[in-house]
Parts: sequence; structure tokens; C-alpha cells
Amino acid sequence: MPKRQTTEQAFLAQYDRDRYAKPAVMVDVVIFTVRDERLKVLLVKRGEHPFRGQWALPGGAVHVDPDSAAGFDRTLEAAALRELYEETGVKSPYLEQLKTYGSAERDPRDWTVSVAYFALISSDRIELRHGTDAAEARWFTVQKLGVKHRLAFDHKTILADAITRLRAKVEYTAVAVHLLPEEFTLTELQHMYELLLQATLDKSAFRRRVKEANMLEPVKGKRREGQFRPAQLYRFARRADMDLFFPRSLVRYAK
Amino acid sequence: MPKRQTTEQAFLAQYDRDRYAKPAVMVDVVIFTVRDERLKVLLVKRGEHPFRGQWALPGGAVHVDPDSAAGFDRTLEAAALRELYEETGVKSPYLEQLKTYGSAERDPRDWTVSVAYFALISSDRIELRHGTDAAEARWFTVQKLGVKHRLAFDHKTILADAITRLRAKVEYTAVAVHLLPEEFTLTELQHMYELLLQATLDKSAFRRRVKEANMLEPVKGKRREGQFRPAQLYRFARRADMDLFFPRSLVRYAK
DNA sequence: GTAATAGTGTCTCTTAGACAATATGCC
DNA sequence: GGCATATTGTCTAAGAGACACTATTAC
Repeated sequence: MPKRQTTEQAFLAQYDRDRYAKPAVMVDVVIFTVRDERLKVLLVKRGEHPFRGQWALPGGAVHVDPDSAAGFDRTLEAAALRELYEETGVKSPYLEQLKTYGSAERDPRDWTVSVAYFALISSDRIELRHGTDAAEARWFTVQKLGVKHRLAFDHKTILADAITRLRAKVEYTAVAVHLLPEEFTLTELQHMYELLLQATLDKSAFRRRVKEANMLEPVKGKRREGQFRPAQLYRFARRADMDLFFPRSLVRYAK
Repeated sequence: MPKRQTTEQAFLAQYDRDRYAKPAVMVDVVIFTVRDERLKVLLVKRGEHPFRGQWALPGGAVHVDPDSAAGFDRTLEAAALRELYEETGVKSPYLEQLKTYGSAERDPRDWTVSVAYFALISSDRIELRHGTDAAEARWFTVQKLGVKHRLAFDHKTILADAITRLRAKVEYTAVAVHLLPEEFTLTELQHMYELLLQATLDKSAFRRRVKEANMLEPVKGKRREGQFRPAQLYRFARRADMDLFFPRSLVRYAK
């Protein structure tokens, strides 16, 4: 004997998912790393129309069909992580939602929404998966707000926004640690900041601020050995609000 | 005589927009104002399942069908502006994309993506459109990170994120001006900051910073008259990079 | 010891907060 | 002139940059 349905159950049972036209939903990931003293971004060559043969950000449609053989994404972030893993083999990157781009014109096929993420990974963790998707993937050097290539869709805009966001965050947060290996010296961290900010930083002031920000912990007994005096290794201290770096605010909160 | 098609044109001509299942795409807007010395957010009562009768953020599906009688949204931002105008009658709010929420579970009807925006409007510009959508709309006082009501969907999370973002921006940017009328005195601006930050600010220091930030321009010859000494009226100076307020960075750029 | 880098100490200048002093308009 | 608010000025303390000094290791 069937249970009596509530009005809500009845409503849901007869709901038509395709009553209205829907936009297509993609996830694109701006993947940054630093290699050879340069900020790099990963791009893939498109194998299909539109923009066939042009370079584009790695990404694709969100998989919302639970019965699909291509896999199922429970959340947008899961879709981004899947794309990122497919391209780089990295499973736990620094991943942050950047912005969502949606309009009738950005893709000639359809009204399209693209949820863009940006990721930071240490170059020592990457294994580029050549052949996945049968598409070529390459690291491009970031210059100012982009790369020296035409990009598909509005990916030039997305990339510029990602670079702007990265530079802004570097100025007042500790995100840069995610571009370094697990363990690093303070000098290496400073070099990373100098590279990203295109500026020279004072050693003493830099160390003072990093230590006061309280986001690093020394790895006991571990040092980077070299030709000269060895340096203490540090790692990023994962705590709740560790992202804010140079806390300078309009308000001074009572202790 | 038909022109010969390129491969790309042929590809697009036979492209099937509904080859794959798509998520539903909604736009939700967190609309803030300040009235009676309190930060308020606009919520609407849902007239339909699911969550019928519960309060929710104003929003709805993006209109992607150019032939629909309900209107057509060219971009996501246009959809957000449409929702906001329908509810408040305000045409040029401060509007900023907040974040996009998407998962298989957040709406029982479908795999759903919601692009959330947050808006700031001065309470003197609002005309609440009672009756639009036949739904009740009300302003709720913000307390800590939410309101004293259950909200539909994951709107509690979205609202909390919006409040967090607003508070963070207030600390180092000039966004608070968008909650005031076009013209305002420095004391009024200071009160707005104090209200939002829940802190007392020093008059002299506040004025110095605001002036150094160079984002206000005096409205010549206009003053707020009252029982005592009149105050100079200011307006927000719209320039390119006027949003950054207290520029304190890791780097000191060369002049 | 020397070379070269790691790590620390100190001086000064800037800036923000505290608070006082002055200015203005209405009664 | 008195009141209440607007607006400006000055003192001081904290923090950041500049720069020099000490520490440590390999050779």
C-alpha cells in the first residue's frame, strides 16, 4: 500500500527538470606553479570546435548525471578537483573559487556559465598527464596579466582576473607557501614573495613579519644543508584563520 | 545559393544543446541596507515548493531563452540586476559577485548552481515592490552572521558568507559609502563605519585616513544644516581604483 | 681563517591613535 | 555669549624599513 504523499513530495515527483531552457555549466581551473624562477600557468590545446587548436584553461562540463560513465560530480569544487587531478596528478592543491562568468555570447554553442577556480601547486608535486583527453598540455610563463598567446573563449579575461587576485593575495596573505614544497627555508619563502611581487624585500623585516604572523612552524631538527651555514626548515602551520598575513585594519580589536 | 560552411560552422549547426544533462542555474542576491541604526537584509517568503512558506534570498533562474515572455538575461550580472530591481526598484546598486554554490543536494529538485551576488543600497533609494511575484518581502536585522529565522536551501550559508565579506571589506575599503545617500557628512560616514564594525573610531584619525585615501570629494557649497555648526557634504569620488581604502601592503612601491 | 649564507639587533622615520584646541552657526 | 557639533593640530607610541652585526657551516 503506497504511503500518502505530502504536497511537497507530490510537487517534487512531478517536477520537470527541463521545463525551462538551461545554460551549460563548465568548470575552468587556472593552475599556477613556479618553475625556473617564473610564475607559470597550465594551458591545454583544444581538440574540438569551437576554438579548435587554440590554447585554453583546463576545464569542462560539470557531470551532473549520476548514471554517466564519465563520472559524477557531487559539487562544483569536486568538479574542479577532478579537472585538476586529471591534468596534473595533484590531489590536494590549494584551490579557491575565483569568479563565475556567464553570458549568452561567451561560447558560440550556448548560453554558458563557467565557474572559474584558481589553484596553486608546488612544482615538485606535478606529474603532467600527457595524453589525458588526448590534448596537449603545457606550462606558459605569466607576463604581466597574461600569456603570449591568444586564448579560447574569454579565458584571457579569466586568466587576468586570476593573476590579479593572486598578486593581491600575496601582498597580505600567506598563500605563497602553497607554491613551495612542504618544507622550506625562510630565505626560500622570501625569494618566492620577491618573485611574485617583483620587489626586493628586507630580510630582517620580512622575517619579523612572518614570525609575528605566526603561520609557520619550524620542523624540528631538520635543516637545509648546503655549501654554507644550513638553514632551519619550516612548514606551513595549518590553523583556522591562518590565511591573513599582515593584519592591518581600520579597527584595533580589544584583547 | 548557400555559402559553403566551414567545419566550425557545420559543427555548431549540428551541436545539440541538450546532449548532456545540465544543472539548473539560479541567481540569488543578498541585498543589504542600513535602517534604524541596524544592518538589514532583504528576504522574501517562498510561495512554492520546495521550502514553501520559508524565508529565502531573492533570486531565481537565469533567463536564457531569448523567446521567453519572462525576459532574457544577457549576462549573469544582468540577471542579478533584474532580480534586485524587481524587489527594490533600485537600478544602480553597488553590486558584487559573492560566490557560486553548486551541488547535487542543495535543491531537492535538481543538481543546482546558484551564483550569489551581494548588493549595498542606501535606504533612501528603496521602494519595496509589494506584490511583485506575489511574494512577501521584508527587511531582517542582521545579528552576528545571520538572521533569527530558518532560511530555505543553503541560504543561511550564503548569507553568512555575505556578511563575512561585507565586514572584511568595510575594514579596508570604502564600500560603506554605498550604504549612505549620494551626499553625506564625514560624521555620518564615521557613524556608518562604527555601526558596521561595532567599534568606536577616533574622529581625527578617521578623517585623516579618509582624506589621505582620496576617495571623497566635497560637494562645493553644500552643507548639512542643523541646530549647530553645519557640516560639509561629501560624495564618493568615482575613479578607477577607488575601492582600496587603507593601502597597507607588504611592498612599498617606488613613486 | 675565509667565504658565504643564516639569523639577530638597533636606529630612525612614518603613521596611527589619543586627546586637546580651535572654528562655526544657531539660539 | 553659550552650546553643541565640525574641523584641525600636536604629542606619543608602535611598527616597519634600513642597515649593520653576529652566528654557523664547509672548505
